[in-house]
Formats: sequence, C-alpha cells, structure tokens
Amino acid sequence: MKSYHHGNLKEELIACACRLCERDGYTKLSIRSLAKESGVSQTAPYRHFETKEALYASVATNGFKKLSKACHIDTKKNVSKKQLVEIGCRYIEFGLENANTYDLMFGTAVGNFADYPELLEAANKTYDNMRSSFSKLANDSDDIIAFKCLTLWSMVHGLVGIIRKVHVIGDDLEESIHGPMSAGRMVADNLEQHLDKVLSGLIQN
Amino acid sequence: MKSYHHGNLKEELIACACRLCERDGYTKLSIRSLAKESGVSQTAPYRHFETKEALYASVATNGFKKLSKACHIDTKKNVSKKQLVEIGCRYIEFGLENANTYDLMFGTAVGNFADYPELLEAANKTYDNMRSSFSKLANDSDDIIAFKCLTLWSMVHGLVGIIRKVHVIGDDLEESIHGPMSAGRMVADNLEQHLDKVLSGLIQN
DNA sequence: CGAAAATGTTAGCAGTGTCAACATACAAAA
DNA sequence: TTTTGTATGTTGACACTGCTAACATTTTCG
Repeated sequence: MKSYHHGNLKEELIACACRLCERDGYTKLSIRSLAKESGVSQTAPYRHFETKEALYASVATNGFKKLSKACHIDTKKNVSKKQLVEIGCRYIEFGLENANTYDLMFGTAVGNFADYPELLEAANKTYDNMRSSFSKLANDSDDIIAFKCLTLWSMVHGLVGIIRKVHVIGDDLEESIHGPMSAGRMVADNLEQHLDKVLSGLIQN
Repeated sequence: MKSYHHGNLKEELIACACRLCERDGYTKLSIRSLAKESGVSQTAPYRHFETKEALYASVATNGFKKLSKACHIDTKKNVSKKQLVEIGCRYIEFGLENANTYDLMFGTAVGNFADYPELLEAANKTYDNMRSSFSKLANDSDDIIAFKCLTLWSMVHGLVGIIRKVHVIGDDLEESIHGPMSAGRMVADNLEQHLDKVLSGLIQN
C-alpha cells in the first residue's frame, strides 16, 4: 500500500537526476523518464522544479559542492606551491571523472546562475576556496591573487576540455606520435608533473 | 514556378544551420525549423544528413575552418613570442565572438569526430597550425613543442570558458570587487597583456 | 473542524528526431 | 531516344519530449 504522497520526491529526483546525468549525459535525461524511475506520474516533478533547467541547476549545484570538497585542502596558515598543484590536480581529476556533470556546471544548459541562488552560491564558493588558498601562498595584493587564481582555474579548466577532446579527436591517430593525442596523453598520464611545470612561472615558492 | 528539386539544398542547410546555431545556440536548432526556413519539406534534410549529429558536425567543421583561419599567422621562418600571444588572442576572440558555435566544436554534441572525416581533418588542422607556429619559435624537441602547444591551447580554451562563465556567475555581483567577475573582466578587457603575462613563463624570446 | 496550501494525477497540446512508402527529376546505359 | 537506376523531395506516421490546465488527495494550520 503506497501512499498518495511520495514524501521525499524532490531529493529522490535530484539524486536520480545526478546519477542519470553522469551516466548518460544530461541531454539524455528527460523529466518523464525521471518520473518513471521514481515511480511517480509524468508531471509530478513539476511540483518541485519549475522547468527542466531548474532541475539541471540542482544537478550542477551538487556538482559544485562536490568540486569544492574535492579541491579543499586543510589549510593552517601557509600554503605551498605543491598544495596549489595538488588543488589543480584534484580539479582536473574531478572534471575527467565527472565529465557529464562537469558539462552541466560549465556549459550553457543552465543559462543564468543568478536565477538559482543555491547554484550561484555553490559556484562562487568554489572560486572563493581557491582564492583563499592563493591568498595564503604569498603576501600578494588582491589583484595579484585574482590574477593567479584565474590563471590556475583557466589552466585546469582548459586542460579538462582539451584532454577530453583530444581523445575524441585523436583516437584513431595512435600511430601519429606527435599529434594532439600523444600530447593529451602526456598530460593526462602525469598531471601533477605537468601542472607543476606549467605553474612554475606563476608561482615561486 | 519553383522546381521540385532545390538544387543546392545541402549547402543552404549548412549555411542556415551555422547562422541559427550561432544566433540561438545549437540546442534551439531543429531539423524541421531548418527545413521550413529553406522552404522545403520536414524530412528533406535527411537526404543530406543521416542524423542531427551529422548536421552539427558540418557546423562544427565550418567553425574549425574559421578558427584555423583566424589563428593563422603569416609565417616566414621565425615566430616571436609576440606572435604566439597574438595567436592566443585571436583564438580567445573567436571563442567569445562565436560562443555558440564554439560550444558545438568543443562540447559533446558531436560524439566522435572520427565519424566525420571532414570535421576530424579541420580540427586536426587547427592543432597542426598552432604546432607549426611553435616549431618556428625556438629549436625545441618535438616533445617540448607538443608541451608548449598543448599548454597554450589549454590556457586559451580555459580562458574562453571561464570568461564566459564568470559573466554568467557574476553579473549581479558588480559591487563585489574581488569576486571571479572582476577577475574575468580584468582579463577580457586586456587579453593581450594578460596572455603575455601568463605565457612569459612558458616562452622566452 | 475547516480552509488553504502542498503535492500528486490525468488528459492533452505543440514540437521533436526519425523512419517507411511514395513521387519526381535527372543521368547514364541501352 | 528510350529506359532504367539513382538522387532528391514529399507525405504520413510513430514514439518521445517539455509543459500546461484541470482535477484529486493529503497535509498544515488558523
């Protein structure tokens, strides 16, 4: 005897959506299939999400929280270059291991973060965390900190995109030793060393 | 008296698709609306594109050709750091000015480039061009060239993504001086200077 | 208790990608 | 030139989608 009211539908829908988005990519997700998966009528999700974009926003919010956690380092007072590199590595690993969710977080599926306060907060917190780590690296001005932070973020964000694409572009170019693929593999196979090399110009100590 | 056969449908569809994709984003594009726009029946496009993905691939191919052209520098024998920075700037400008097409080129809408030989070729040529420029910068080994090339590409690719996102995330945070937005603006407003600063560690001369 | 709000259901609209079956035009072989 | 195959375009249909309106049930609370 199942009750008319589900009782916990919203959270179940989000959890389910996160799972399906990551498994099949967010384009494959439909509200109807989601409803069926949760054993509820087709339009029940609309009581909890005004639009599909709002559902996407919840999945993205979840992603940013996970990313924040993955990139958080236990910081006493000082932060070393090595720790910054570590943050970058964790970021990239998250991007590669949660590729489909990552697309949702940084793609255009969710148009304006300001429409979803929780998402906005989660996204900004991710940035603030990184910024906070940089502020403990050296006695830099705010501008310098912002510059370094944005540079690291761009670098790791770019690497996630390129490494993924390089495999898509180059999967049949195994024999071409110096094509984009080998370069992408070079990076992916030794993230830490690569990032250290790249960031050496940016970070001193 | 219009003839039964269109005569030039495929090219018109591609041109139309490129326009609409860039204007509204590729998610808004439908084969049916495209057909209507070209004054042809709903399923006529299927005589020229097996699937919607194949149509996307054509648009993306077009994008890579444009990107290649935008990033091409007239190269005698030597290439200076300044020219590499210029390439980076042109890349970023392309990414920002053709944002929707850029999504198609680097997103997941086209699954496997190997399924679309023209796309594969256009994408690889973009990389090869950049690589060729780097090979004329210094007397580096192939590995070093690949490293530098991938690093630049990742950097500019990352900047495109972050600059775009930063506006989406931060549009209502004008007053918060040191949030991600101001950093993004800093970069966008002076691309060349920023890139020069970032690449100084990577490139000497 | 009773009203109001929250939550769930059913029916339906307009739009989508894709396919099968058919129609027409063109190009090469007879 | 006629025939015949192939390329191209059309019609109709299926299953699916996001979303809305109207209605049903349950919970909350004055």
